[in-house]
Amino acid sequence: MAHTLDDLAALTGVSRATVSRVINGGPVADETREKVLAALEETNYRPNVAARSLASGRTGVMGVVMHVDAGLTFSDFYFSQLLTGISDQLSEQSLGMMLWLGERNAASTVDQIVGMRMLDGVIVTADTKNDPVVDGLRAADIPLVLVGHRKEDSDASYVDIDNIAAADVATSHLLALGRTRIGHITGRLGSVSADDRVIGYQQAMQRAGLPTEGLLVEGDYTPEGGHKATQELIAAGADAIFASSDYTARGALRALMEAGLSVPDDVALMGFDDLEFAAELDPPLTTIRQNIYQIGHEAARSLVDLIEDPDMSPRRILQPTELVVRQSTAGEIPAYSRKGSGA
Amino acid sequence: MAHTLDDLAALTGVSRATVSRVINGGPVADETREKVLAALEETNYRPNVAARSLASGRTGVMGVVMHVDAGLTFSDFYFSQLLTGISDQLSEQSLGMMLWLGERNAASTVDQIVGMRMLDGVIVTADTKNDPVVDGLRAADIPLVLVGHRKEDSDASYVDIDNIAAADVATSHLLALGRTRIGHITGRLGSVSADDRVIGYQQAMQRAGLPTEGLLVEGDYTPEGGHKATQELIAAGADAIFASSDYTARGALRALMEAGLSVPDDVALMGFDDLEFAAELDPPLTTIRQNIYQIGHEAARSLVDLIEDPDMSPRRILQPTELVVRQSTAGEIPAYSRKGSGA
DNA sequence: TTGTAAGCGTTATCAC
DNA sequence: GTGATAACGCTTACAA
Repeated sequence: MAHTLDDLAALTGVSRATVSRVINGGPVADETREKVLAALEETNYRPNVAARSLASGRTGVMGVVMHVDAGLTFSDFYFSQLLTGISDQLSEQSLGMMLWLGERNAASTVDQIVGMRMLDGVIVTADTKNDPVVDGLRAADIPLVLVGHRKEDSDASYVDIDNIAAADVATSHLLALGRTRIGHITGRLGSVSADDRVIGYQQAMQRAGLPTEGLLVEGDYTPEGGHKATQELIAAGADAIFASSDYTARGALRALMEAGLSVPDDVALMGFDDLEFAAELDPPLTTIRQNIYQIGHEAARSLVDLIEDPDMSPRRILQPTELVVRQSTAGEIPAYSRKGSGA
Repeated sequence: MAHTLDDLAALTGVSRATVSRVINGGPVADETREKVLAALEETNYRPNVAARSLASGRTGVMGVVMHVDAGLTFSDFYFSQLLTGISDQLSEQSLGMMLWLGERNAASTVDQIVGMRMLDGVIVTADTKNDPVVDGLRAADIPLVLVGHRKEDSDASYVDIDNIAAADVATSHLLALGRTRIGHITGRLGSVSADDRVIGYQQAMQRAGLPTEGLLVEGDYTPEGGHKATQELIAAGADAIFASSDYTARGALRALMEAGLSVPDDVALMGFDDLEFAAELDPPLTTIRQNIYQIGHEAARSLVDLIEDPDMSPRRILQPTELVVRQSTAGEIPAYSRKGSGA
């Protein structure tokens, strides 16, 4: 089972170095290569990662660090989608993946990750401002790709969406429907995505010459937060609500129902993410779709490229977002156009 | 930054072996130990995992293999809870964790995991019958703890719940309320948990001398499956429904509402898991609570113990489950007893 | 094209 | 208690 290079060498009658060359693609005679390949296949040989790492400095294992705020349902979804995207891409190249979750002691997290030298590169979520883990990782000299990015990360490699533009599109959609008292329920304060969506919302409102006083309410990406914020917005006389996530919108919808308001007739409502349940709400929820899976996919690809060419200039990718119009803003929609068009 | 044992030896004036002894707890003079410890601290030394692994055969990294059926919302929750439980426990002992997700090519999964010899042990979910990954891992000689277990795994180390007993408790609860036409919506066919819950349901019904013909309907752990199955159960004249998961119950609730049936007056409804939203449904959902986080926690603990003592006899843990009675079966409940009692 | 041999950074087995 | 020294399994010059 646990064959070594020496076993294979003995078996095939060549030297250990030659076997290694066959595996790693060095110059080998065709005949020799074939013979070795056959033995490799037959013995089901797998290189010992530790030994390889010691000798070459490469392990074939990537790290993924995610700050999941425990209890945030939002994270559950984002987390699993992102991870699947990363994992699919890595396993396609038979690369391993090591995972860190949660908000652990920042110093020791970075220490562990960088210190054990077991990782060829790291993907880390960078949405929280003043994040010591991201700072520490960036300071350490290890190939790194961010998912999301803070202002200070604009010189790093990252995969993100344009939150400002997306929020502008969302708000503009509500404006185009003739709404004027458009409220915005923000995401978790201190997160880049939440703050940027506020900026996008404000810039659209400003362009339309509309005030936002009393229409900007803090949320936290949860239905409960959305419920509470919506009660404030109802009192403020909102005729439309742009919620910073579909989860938030779900809570908002409940609050609107309880207040006896009709959606979208009295208040138009939209969310962000296009989570699974968005289309199944009553009424179906207009939202901004972002492809989280794809973000993970791209992040993994970038990381691999970065490792192969460490001198590569930073790669900054903005994944597209898409307005998906459903009945919660547009009212009845003919069946043939009920879904947003594909990206 | 990247100090080696030799650096430290030179720095402190002792031999490399002594530094290693300080780190790993060998016999060292107090004075020497202190001196070395100080240098260790100052240089922020971290051992090279690959080198350590090569020399000792230990890496301090555990593998976690999860078969997440893509698209199953059920999995998202189960998955993240379980993972957090495992991860918390491991990181407490400063052990690393490597993750495999999804249904990849079974042979290559096992090959990779076992072949690269980078893992001290593995935790794998064993709920699907005829699972080649679990079979392969069990056949490979690596410390292994299962989460869930199939019949053939009764000689392995595992952490599970007693699905039969839990389903019996659930069904008995409905029986105690005087219901006689109790339907059961199963989980995904071919999964141990789903099948065992069917057994528990049937044994309770049989004990009560009640028939189950037409009352056992296949589901898949999704709300949609629950919705569809419920329509069948309504047609079959069910006066109570035990759904195999809270997600399923959510779909069932919708179907009951649509049929103009009142819950619990016309049909009593209960789920399984006690997911976050269960208490927030209207009416709040009676369910069987299982502590998935704790299951992960225990699995990690067992694995560590197993690695420390490979001759340990298999450890089989059944985590308790708990009936949580809410209005969906019991109707109005005085506020002071609205929640199930703690375990 | 192939083989020899020198590391990579630890742990562990000896002596002293 | 401590220090040499031989593994561990691989990659990679350097020679042949």
